[in-house]
Amino acid sequence: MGVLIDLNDAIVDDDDDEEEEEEVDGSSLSSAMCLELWHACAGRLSYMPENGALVVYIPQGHLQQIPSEIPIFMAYDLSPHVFCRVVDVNLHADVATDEVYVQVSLIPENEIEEKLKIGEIDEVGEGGGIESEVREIKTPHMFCKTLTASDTSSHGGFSVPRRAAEDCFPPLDYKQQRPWQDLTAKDLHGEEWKFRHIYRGRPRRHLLTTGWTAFINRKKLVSGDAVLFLRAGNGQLSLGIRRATQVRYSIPSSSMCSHQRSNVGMLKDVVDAVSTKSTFDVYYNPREKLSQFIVPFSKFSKSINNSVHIGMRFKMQMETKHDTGRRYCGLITGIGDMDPVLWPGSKWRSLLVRWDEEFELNLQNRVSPWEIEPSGAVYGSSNMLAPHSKRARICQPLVKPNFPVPDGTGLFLDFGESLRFQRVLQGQELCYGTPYCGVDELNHHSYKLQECIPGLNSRMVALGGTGIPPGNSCMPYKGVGFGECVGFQKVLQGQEIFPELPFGRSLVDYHDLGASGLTVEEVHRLRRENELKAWMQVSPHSVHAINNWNARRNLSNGFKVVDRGLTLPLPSWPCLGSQGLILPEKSRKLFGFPITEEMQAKNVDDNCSPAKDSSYETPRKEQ
Amino acid sequence: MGVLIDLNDAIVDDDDDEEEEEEVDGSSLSSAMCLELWHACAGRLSYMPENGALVVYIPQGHLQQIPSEIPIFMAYDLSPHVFCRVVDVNLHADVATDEVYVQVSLIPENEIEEKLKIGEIDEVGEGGGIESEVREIKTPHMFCKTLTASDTSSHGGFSVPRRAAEDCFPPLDYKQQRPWQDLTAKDLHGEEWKFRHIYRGRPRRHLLTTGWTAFINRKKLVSGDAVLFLRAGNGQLSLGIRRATQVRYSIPSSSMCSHQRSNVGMLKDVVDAVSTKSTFDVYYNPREKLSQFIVPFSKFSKSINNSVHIGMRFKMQMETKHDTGRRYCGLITGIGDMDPVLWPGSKWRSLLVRWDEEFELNLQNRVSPWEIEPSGAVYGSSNMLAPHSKRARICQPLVKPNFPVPDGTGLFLDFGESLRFQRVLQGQELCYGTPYCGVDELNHHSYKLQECIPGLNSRMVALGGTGIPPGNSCMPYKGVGFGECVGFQKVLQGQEIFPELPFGRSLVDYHDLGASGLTVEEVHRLRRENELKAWMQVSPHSVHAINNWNARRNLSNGFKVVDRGLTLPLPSWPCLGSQGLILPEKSRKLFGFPITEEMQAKNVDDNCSPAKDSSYETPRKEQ
DNA sequence: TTGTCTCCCCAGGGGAGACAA
DNA sequence: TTGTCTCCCCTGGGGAGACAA
Repeated sequence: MGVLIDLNDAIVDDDDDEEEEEEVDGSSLSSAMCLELWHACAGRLSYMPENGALVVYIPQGHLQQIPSEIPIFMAYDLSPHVFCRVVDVNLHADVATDEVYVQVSLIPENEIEEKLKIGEIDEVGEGGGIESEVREIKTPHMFCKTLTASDTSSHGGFSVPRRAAEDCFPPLDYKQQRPWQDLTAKDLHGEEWKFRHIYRGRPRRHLLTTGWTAFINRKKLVSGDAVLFLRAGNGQLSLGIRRATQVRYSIPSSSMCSHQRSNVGMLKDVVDAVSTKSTFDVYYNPREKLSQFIVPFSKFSKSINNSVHIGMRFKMQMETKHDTGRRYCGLITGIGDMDPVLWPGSKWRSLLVRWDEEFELNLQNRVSPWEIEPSGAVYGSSNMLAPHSKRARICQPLVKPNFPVPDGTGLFLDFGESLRFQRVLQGQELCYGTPYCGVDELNHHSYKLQECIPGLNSRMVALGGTGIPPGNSCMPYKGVGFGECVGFQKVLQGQEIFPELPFGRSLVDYHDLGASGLTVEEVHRLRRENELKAWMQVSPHSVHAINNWNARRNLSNGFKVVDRGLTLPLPSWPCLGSQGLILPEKSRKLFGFPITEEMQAKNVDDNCSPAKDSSYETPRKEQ
Repeated sequence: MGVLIDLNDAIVDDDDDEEEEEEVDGSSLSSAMCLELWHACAGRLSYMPENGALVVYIPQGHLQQIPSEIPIFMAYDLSPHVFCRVVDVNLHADVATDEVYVQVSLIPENEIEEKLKIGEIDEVGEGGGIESEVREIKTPHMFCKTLTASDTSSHGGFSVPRRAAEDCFPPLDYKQQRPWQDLTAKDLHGEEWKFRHIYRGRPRRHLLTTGWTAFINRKKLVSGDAVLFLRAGNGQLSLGIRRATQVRYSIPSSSMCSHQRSNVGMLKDVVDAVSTKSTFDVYYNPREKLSQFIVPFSKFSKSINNSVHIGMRFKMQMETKHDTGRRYCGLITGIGDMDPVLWPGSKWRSLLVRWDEEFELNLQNRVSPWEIEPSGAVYGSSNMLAPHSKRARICQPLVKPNFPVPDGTGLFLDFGESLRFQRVLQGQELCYGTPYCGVDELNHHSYKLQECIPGLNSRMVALGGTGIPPGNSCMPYKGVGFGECVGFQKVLQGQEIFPELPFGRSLVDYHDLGASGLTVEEVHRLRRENELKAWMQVSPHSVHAINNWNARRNLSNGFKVVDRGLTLPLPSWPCLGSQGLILPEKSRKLFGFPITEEMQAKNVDDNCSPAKDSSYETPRKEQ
C-alpha cells in the first residue's frame, strides 16, 4: 500500500540528481527527486522528525486524528507526553488519494521523564527535525497552482501560468503558429502522465490539453485542489497533488487508514510499547501543522521553560488557504487542560487563544504551547512589559476592563485590551478560578473523594471520544445554573468536560459497560443519561475543588491551568449526590509526573508575578 | 464484506414468501427469495452441508482452492480426512464480484475416526446435506441466459428469450405499437437495478434497453457470463450472475480471499482446531463441484465401502458449459494417491479417469471416489458383469487388449475396451504394480528405511505447493530410464511425485530451510536442485517397496491403490544413493488410520474378486 | 426465435478563439 | 495575464429496424 520512500536513503542521494535514474520498478524518477516531490506535496511547513531525534509524542493529539465511532472508555495509564527516540522515518503516499503521510517509528525513552523531573536534562537543543522550508530552496523549478473551475471543467484543459510554463517546461518553438509539445510527468507512485502542452489562444497562453482530463478524472481533482509540477535537474518532470479537503478518511481501504486501525487499538499499541520499551509506529499527515502530535523534544522543553500568561500576545506560523506560512498574531485568553478527564496535565492545545484577524476558515481556538512564539520574540514574562507597539495602539485601542481579572495565581492581572478582547474576557471572566479555597483543603477534598471508589487507582475509567466532548455544549451549564450567554458558550465550546466526569455509581457502570461490548448507539445513549446523572450529582464543593486544584497546579510550574470558572457566581445548588467528585490519581500529576516541592518553590517566583501593565506588539505583517 | 444469508433463518422463512418483506437495510427482498437467488446463482449442483451434519473435510482439496505463492513445507500431522460436525452454514455473496460462496463452521470429531477403525459406525446415512436440485423445483419463474456479444455490446441492450420474458416479467400490453414497461430487479446485495423492457423489432422480440449497459458495466460482465432473473411469488424480480471465469482471486480485497488468507495460515487453523477440538471456518465456492472438499460423511463412507477397480466404468454428474448437471461417463484407469508425499492415503482425487467424450474443456483426469457412481448404478464388482450396452457396442468397438492387465489385486483383469481405451492403457500399462514382493518384505523395507533419519516421526517435512507437483513432468521419468511416450506423459501428468520424496540429507536441509524463512525464488531453486538429487538417490528397490506397499494396501480394504508402475520394465539402475527411500509414518496409514487385520480379512473377499468379463453401460443422455 | 449489423441521432466532451476581469 | 464562455466538431453510445442464422 502506498509508495514508500526511505528518508535516509533519499537524503544520501540528494546530491547526485543526474545519476540516480534506475529504480526497482524501472521508474526513472530518482529517489531524490521523489523526495523533492514528496516534500513539495507535503507543503512548506511540514515537520519531519530526524532519525535518532528525541521527541515528545502526544497520544491525545494522535487520537484526534483518528476518526472513530468508538469513544475511548479506558484511559490507559499513559502519560500525556510520551518521550521517545525516533528510530525510523518513512515517507508514504496514499495509493488511492496521493495524500502524503509519514510513518515514524518511535521507541519510548522513559528515562527522559525521570531526568526531566530531577532537572538533569539541559541539552534541550537535541535533535529537532527538519522543517521543510530548508529544502524548498533547492527546488526552484517548481510551481503549484490551485485549480480553477475552468481547469477542472470537461471543456478544455489546464491553463498554465506563463512563468510556470517557462520555468518548468521545455521551451517551445514560438516561431510556429501554434507551438506544442508532449510532456510526460510522473506522480509520487511513479505513474507516468502525458499531456499536450500547447501555446495558443489570443492573447497567447500556455495550456495543457490532451491528457489533462484523464488526469483530473483519475485523481478525482476538483477546483480548489492544487497540482504542482516540478522539474528535476535532468529535465524530468514530476507532478503532485495537494487536495483542498483531506479525503484520507473517506476511503476505508486507504493505506494510512488501515495502518491506524482504531483509536483503541492505537492506544493499546502505545501502552504496550511504553511498558515493553519497544518501538511503535505512528502515521501522520505532515500537512496538518496544527495537529502536530510529535514534537521535537527541544521545542517541547523550551515551551515548558517559557512562561505563558493569560493576556499574552503571540505569533504563530500557519499555512492557510491564502498564505502559506505567514505568521498570525493572537492573544492567550485562557490556559487549561483541553481534556482534564482523560488527559489531565496535557499540554496538548492547552492554550485558549483569540486571533487578531477574523479568519473565514475556522481556526482552532486552542493551540499548544510549542506552536506559538511570544510576540517580540522575547520569551518569559518580561515580554509582558514591552512597550505598546504602534499598530496595537492604532488598531486596538486600550480599554481598561472595568472588572478585576484574576489570573489564576491568586493575584489580579490588570491589563488593557481591545474591545474585542474585552468581549472575550466578558465571556472568559468565569474562567479564572478564585483561590478562596486553600491548597490543603483541596488536597483533602480530592483525595478523600477518590476513596469513595474502592479499587480505583491509576488505571482510570473515563468517557470522551477523541477528547473533544460531544453533545450540546449548552445543556450541562444550564443545569449547573449559570445564565445563558451566547458569548460564553462560544468561547467555552469544547470545554464542558466537567459534567462528564465519572461519578460514583455511573463510573462503575461505565466500566462494566465498556467491557461488555455495547454498540455505539447504546454507548451514546448511556452517556447522555449519565451526563444528566453526573451533573445532578456534582456538588459545588467538588467543583471548587477542581478549580482550586487547577489553580494550585498553576502555581507549581508557571504553566497556568485555568478551567472554566464554575466558581463564580455560585448558584444555589441542590446537593443531590453525596458521593462527590472523583479525581483520578493521574489528574494529580502534571506532565505525567508528580509535582515536587522543589519545583513548586522554583517556579512560583519566576513566572507568577503579576503583570500590572501589559502591552502588545504589532502583529508583524510578513511578506 | 459481502452479503450474509443465514441459511437456517432463510429456510424457516421459506414458506411465507409474501410476508417476509422487511429487512434491516430496508430491502424488500425477502430472505427466502434471496436464498432462492443465491442457490440459483450457485447452480443446480451446489452442495450445501446441513447444520449438524457429519462431514469429511479434506484439507488437501481445500488447499488446492487457495492460490498461493508459498509452497507448503510442513505437512502438519493432519489426517487427509478430517471428520467434522457442521456447526454453522452461512451463505455469502462477494461484494466486488457477486460471486456466491459458503462459509461453513466445522468442529472436528476425532472420535468418528476411532469409531470407524473399530467398525462402530454403521449409521452412514447420517446428515448428508442438501443438493440444491431439490430447491430448483420451487422456483419455476426463473431463467438464466448466457450473454451474447450483442448482449454485452455498447450498442443496444439485452435480448430476452421470449419464453423467459413471458414467464418472468409482467405481461405487456401487446395492443400498443411498441409495448414497454420499466422493471426493477434486486441483486444479491439488495441493490436495485432498473431496466426498460420493450417488445419491438421486426420480428418482434423482448429487449431490455435503458439501464442494461449500466448493469453490464458495473458488474463488469462479458459475453459468456450468464445472468439470471427470478420472479418471486409476490412478483418481485431479482437477478444474479454466474460468471464464466471465476474472478474470485483476481481481486485481493474480495471478501472470500480475505477470509482464506494464506495456505499456511489455513492449515494452521485446521491443525489448531483439531487439536483443541474447536470450530474452524471454511469458505468455498459451491459452483466448483469438482473441488468439493467437504463431503457428507455418508457419501464418503459409502465410497470407502464400495470397491473401485481399474477399468471400471462410472458415471459422474457435472456442470459444464453445455450441460448443467448431465452425467458424463468414463473409465477408471488408475488408482493412487494424488500426493503421496504430503497426503499419503488421501482419497482426494485418487482416481485417475478417462472420459468417454473429448471435452473441449479440460476436464480433470482425476476424481474422488465419492464423486462417481459405478455405471449401472449397481455398486460393487458385480457391476463389471453387466451386459454390454447398445451404445457401447456401436460407438466403442470392443477390442481385446493384446496384453494382460494386472488389476492391482494380484490377479489379471481380462477385459475389452475401445481403441481409445487401449491407447490409454498402453500408456497406463506401467501403472499396475506386480505383487512380486511380499508383504513382509515391504514392511521391513519401509520401516527400516524410516529409521535412517533419527527424530523423524509423524510430523513430516515435505515439499509441494497445492499438491500438484510443479516442474517439467517428463524430466524425472527420463531419469528413471523409461522410454519417452507422449501419451504416457499426458496420462501421468500430475503424478510424478516420487522424485520429490525427501531423501536423506535433503530432507533435513528442507526442514531447516523451511524454518529459516526463505524467499519463494530460493525455495523453487532448492526444490529443483533437490528434485535432481532425489532421483539420483532413488534406488529401484525402494521404488519396488512403495509400489508393493501400495499393492498391499489395495488388498486391505478393496480400495485399490496403484501407483505409477515404476516396477516394469526394470531399467538398469545405477544405485547412487545408499540411504534409500523414506516412508513417513503417515504413509503407512490408509485414510488416516492403520489397517487392522479384521478389516483386511473382511474386505478382501468382498471386493477383490477378479472380473473376467467387463461390460459398459451406455452413457445415459440426460435431458 | 434471436444474434448481429447498420443506421440514425444526440449528448457530451475536447479543443479552439472571443472576451473580459 | 488568465479565467470563463461559447462555438464547433467529432466521437461514442443508446436505440431502432434490417437481415439472416
